[in-house]
Order: sequence, then C-alpha cells, then structure tokens
Amino acid sequence: MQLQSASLTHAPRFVAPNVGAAVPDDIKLIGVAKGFAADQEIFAEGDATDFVYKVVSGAVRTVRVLADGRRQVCEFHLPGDVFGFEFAAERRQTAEAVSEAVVIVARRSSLAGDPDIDARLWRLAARDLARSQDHVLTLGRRSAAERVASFLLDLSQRLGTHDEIDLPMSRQDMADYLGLTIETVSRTFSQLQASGLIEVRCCRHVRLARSSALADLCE
Amino acid sequence: MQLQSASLTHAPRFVAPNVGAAVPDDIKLIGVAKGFAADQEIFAEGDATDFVYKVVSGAVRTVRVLADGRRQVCEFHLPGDVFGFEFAAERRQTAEAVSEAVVIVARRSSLAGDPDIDARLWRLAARDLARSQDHVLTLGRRSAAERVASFLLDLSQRLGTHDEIDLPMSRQDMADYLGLTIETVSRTFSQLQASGLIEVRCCRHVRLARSSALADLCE
DNA sequence: CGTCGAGTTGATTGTTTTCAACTTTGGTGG
DNA sequence: CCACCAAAGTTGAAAACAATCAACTCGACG
Repeated sequence: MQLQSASLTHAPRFVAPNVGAAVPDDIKLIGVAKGFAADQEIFAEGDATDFVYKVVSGAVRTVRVLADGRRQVCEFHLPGDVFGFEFAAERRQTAEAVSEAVVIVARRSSLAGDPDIDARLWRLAARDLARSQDHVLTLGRRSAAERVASFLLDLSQRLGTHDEIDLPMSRQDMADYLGLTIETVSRTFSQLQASGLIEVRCCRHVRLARSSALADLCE
Repeated sequence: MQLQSASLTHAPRFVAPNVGAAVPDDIKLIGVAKGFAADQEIFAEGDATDFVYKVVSGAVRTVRVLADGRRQVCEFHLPGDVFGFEFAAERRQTAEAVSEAVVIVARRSSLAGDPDIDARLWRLAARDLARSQDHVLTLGRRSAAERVASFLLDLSQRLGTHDEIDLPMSRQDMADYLGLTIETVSRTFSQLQASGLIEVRCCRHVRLARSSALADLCE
C-alpha cells in the first residue's frame, strides 16, 4: 500500500478541511493525505485496525466477497466521511477507492485521549452501526425500485447537492450495494425515468425530478 | 415499561449465571431479573438506551417494522447473550421476547467505570456489529437455501447443543430474519430434509444430519 | 475512425412470492 | 382420555419479480 502521493511530500501533515455539510460530528483528522487510483485498495480484510480515514475527495467503498466471487458492497464513504474506526482488532472488510480519491490517513493512537475527539468518534461509530442496520432493512424487505429510490435519496442528502446527483460509482457498485444485478439496476433507472421521477442526464448524472414521489416509493 | 416483576421484589439484586458456553466475553451482569411473556415488549424504538440486558432463558428478538407492516428481525438473542448496549442515546429497534423469557435488566450507569466490564462491553459491541454485517451479506447475496442453512449452523453453534436444535422461534420469525416468506422457509426445510441434510423431528426440533454438507451450501 | 468498457434493452429462465387449500400441533374442556 | 378448536406449519398452483444470457448502443480515448 503506497503511503504518500508524490504531490504531497512537502506537506505531509495535513488538517482535513470540513468537506460537505459542516455537521457537528465532523472531525478534523490530523494525518497524512494520500491519493488512491480507482479500485486501489486502502485496507484489506485481516489488516490491523490502527488507522482511521477521512475522505477528502472521490469516494470509497467497503466490500466483502464470498468464496464464489459474489461481492457485497457494505458501505460507500463520501467526501467528509470518516471511516475505518472499529472496535475489533482486525478488519472484516476491504476498503477500495471507487474512483480516484484523496483520503486522510491518521494513526488511531494519535487520536486517543482528547475527550472531544473521542466523543465524536463514538458518535460516528453509532452512525455506522445505524447505517448498517438500515442496510439490513433495505436488503431484507425492499423491492428493486424501493432499493434504488432510497439509495438515490440517501445519496442526494449526503452529497448535499440538492436534487442533482453526480454518481461517484458504477452501476455494478450500486448493484453490489443494493443486492441486485447490474441489469436490474439499469432497468430500474429506466423505469423511474419513464415515470418521470428522475432524469438520467448521462449515466453518472441524475436529477431527482420528483423526490417526494421517490420518498413515497420507500414508504 | 414495567421494571420489576412481583415475584422478584424480595430478590431485587441478582447475579446472572453464566448460561451457555462460558466464553471469555461473558459478563456477570448485576441487576434485576424479569420475566417476559411470549411477544411481550422489552424495549421500544425511541426508548432511552440506559439499560443493558442479558438473556437467562428463552430468546429475544430485535425488530424494525416498515410503515406498511413488513417486519425485519434484526437479531436473535439466546441464553447468555447480552444485548441492548448501544452508542446512540435512542433505541432504533424494538426488543421482544420470542417465547417466555427471563432477562437480567441492569442500569447502564451501574456498569460504567469498571475497566474489565467496559472492555467486555466493547468487545460485545464489536461482535454485534460483526453480526449485523454478516446479516447484510446473507440478505444481499444468498439464496433461500443458503440463508436457511447458514441460519441453522449459526444457531447450533450458539446454542452449543451439537447437531440437535430446539428452535426457539416460529417460522415467521425465521422468515422475517432471513428476508424470506414463511412459505419459502417451510419449503426450504422440506427440501433440506428431502436431501438428507436435516431431519425435522417436529417443527421446533431439527437435527443437522450432515452439517458439513450444510456448511458447503453456505460456501 | 476504431476499439473497448460501461450501460441499456430484449427474451427467456429460474426463484421466490402470493393465494389458497390442506395438515399437523398443542391446548382446552367435556 | 378423547374430541374439538385455533394457531402454526406445509404443500400446490399461479403469478410476479429478478437473474441470466445475449445483442446492441453509447461514450471515452487512442
């Protein structure tokens, strides 16, 4: 794992900017900024959990793979998101850059002690667990249309770009996140567009034309 | 939420026995023992998270319900399991007794401070998160047969009763946990029996006749 | 301009759900 | 102890949904 991008050698210590909405949970992570190419691994299953990460730009996915190659994307991390803070000593997931991405890498031990940072990290862990539980609800009980609709709404809220979404990930990534195939995701996009709920400008850019109707779909 | 059962007024403080396998993570929870009838609520979505629980006998499920009534069982808690320890201030799930159950109820604040207990609680939280993530993998990527097979294997391991399983929950509970319908669960049981992998003695008692073959099914 | 990868669309298949009927189980009271 | 009842579970047939297989389109990039 490459630890320093060339462009940053003269600025090895870096205070993460408050990218995205300045939520109270935001953490100014002090560490090294690193660039990753698309699909490059950030950490792997089995690794020690002694680093914490924050997305500066681009997007990161955490994945698990079954023996026969079926892949589940567990979570997407967007600019401003802190990820990789865990209780267990070993990683249970692999993290990869979805697209070209810049990530702050901070040694976990460097964060210990500050009660303010501590509190924020725990709140973060709580949110991660909540997201994982919401994911269970989605995968267990929802139809393809509901899955895609709630995914788009969630993305638009997290990206904070109103109703215009620049999708950071491929259809395959979405499919593996939503527990669907790429064809089903594609067809669902087409159907939502045909019903006037979304407008697919080009395959990575969507406008939520009637987001309240999308929300109704999700109940 | 009723906090003390009449039968326990003269024995309000109670040291939980080490039910089930005496794993190192086991916690001797000091609190009040309470009995619950089948389907009785233990805590509800929105409640404060100021109590921690330990199952003495019976079983407990945590559930979330969508607006239209679709229900997702998030987790089953078996004798010896501690549950309800969370980061967030509010419950996001409801906990109910699956069958008649006895549960130790401990005020969370009464546990704070002891570094040994603390460490165990955090390890527990880590395991809960891991289980939730495994659940995502099951619901996202596995067929009905794989879901049922891995569920039975998991149960047999957690109950520690070798290959004989007394199922604490109904088919409906299993279905809502596995993201299937009751009919599909029932059919899958029949198919697994027809293939000789399990023997359904009566509907709540199963023998895993060829557990390695079951494990192969799950990969 | 051609090629390659990503995405879309169509036809078909397979799995799970739905709806419905039937059977088994467990509890209750005669 | 047995008969009856309600609840739980099973099974069958049909329908709905998503997966699969295959062809095609689009767009980026050399």
